[in-house]
Amino acid sequence: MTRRTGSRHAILAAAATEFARRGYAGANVDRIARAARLNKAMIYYHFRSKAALYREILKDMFDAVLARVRDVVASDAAPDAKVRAFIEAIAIEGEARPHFPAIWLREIAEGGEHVDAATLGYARDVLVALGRIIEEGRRKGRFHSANPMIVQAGIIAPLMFFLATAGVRRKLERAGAKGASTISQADLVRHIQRVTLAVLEGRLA
Amino acid sequence: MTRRTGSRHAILAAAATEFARRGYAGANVDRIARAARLNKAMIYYHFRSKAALYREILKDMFDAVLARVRDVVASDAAPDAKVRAFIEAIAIEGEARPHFPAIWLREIAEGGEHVDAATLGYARDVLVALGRIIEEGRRKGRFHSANPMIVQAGIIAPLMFFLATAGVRRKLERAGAKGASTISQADLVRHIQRVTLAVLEGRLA
DNA sequence: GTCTATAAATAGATAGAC
DNA sequence: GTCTATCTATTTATAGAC
Repeated sequence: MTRRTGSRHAILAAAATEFARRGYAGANVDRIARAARLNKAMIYYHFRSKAALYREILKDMFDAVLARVRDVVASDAAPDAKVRAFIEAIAIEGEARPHFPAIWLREIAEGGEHVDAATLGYARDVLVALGRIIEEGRRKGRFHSANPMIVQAGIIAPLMFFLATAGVRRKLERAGAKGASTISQADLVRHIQRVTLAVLEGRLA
Repeated sequence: MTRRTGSRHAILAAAATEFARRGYAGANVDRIARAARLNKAMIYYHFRSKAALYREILKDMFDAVLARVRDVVASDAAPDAKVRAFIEAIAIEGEARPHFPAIWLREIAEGGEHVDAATLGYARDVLVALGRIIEEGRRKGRFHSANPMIVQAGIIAPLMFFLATAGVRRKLERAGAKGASTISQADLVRHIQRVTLAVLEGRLA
């Protein structure tokens, strides 16, 4: 646990915003520096490169999610409570970091080629955790067996989609799409919890 | 309907791939030219700028989706069939254009500031179309009233997520996440149709 | 319509003073 | 730790020949 300087922290915060807004390639080191009320040289003093700075932010993001998700898996709650908690864990971390959803969506879009081993490892671990919860529920006779990938797509995708579009939804509303901005995050989380459990418990008819 | 030259078409195809892979900022005009077996100058002969080329691709993408979605709304099918068809329309266009999902996800991630009026208009029109289907179902006593935004998030987000990650899922499988690549697109479409209808018909609780 | 330069701007990264 | 100045590479965009 090395002592964090104020400047290092300011850079990380500014960089997260910049990467979320413009993506890795579109992010500009100079703009990050100015947003952090510093200069480019300070960024290269604290971080090896633009790429290293980006990886640092990804790591912080996914570490937080994984820690929460693993606590959920390890807890002794009932399977349905674990599913609810899994969904909430992701929503909470996504809400705590305004840049989180956009960066995650971009990483997904990156798809095939570019994703590095570390990021891939995080994605796998989150998926594996969900798989364990489902499998435990199945052993206890509460859940049908289900493909974790398909269940996860119904959780993470809508959550990130929703969180990343808070700004656009307000614009949409003004452009004539009624109801685009009237849902709260809590409403969405509850909705996803209900739907996911209905799927897992085989209550869809 | 102006006559399309082969080179113009080749550029559009190469550009779609490049934008999908690297995003707008990460895309490189020279690389697009080489992929199209042409040179940069030809791109600027056919298109005003990199930005104009990108907008052209977005337009083609969203026009195709909107045309299909509007046909669905205008048809005289039953509400539940319209919902199924709406979901399929998006899946079909997403499948027909391999670059489509990644670009759409990135546009979502772009979120607040950068989205131009045209793209916003498309997003609105798709949402309005879904809203009409839901409202019709409600009038006919088949659906509960529901927020189109929340329903749409459960359709488009998982679909794009799934389609955009075909490559990653294979890698995930090798990295130890069982079942990551064993779902077919048809399976997912059916799953989303079932879930969406269960939500709209109030069969969850 | 297609090409080969090349201009002009942008942006990642570093040197070196304080 | 922090700054200014600068190097260097990349890249959008254009000029002009064929």
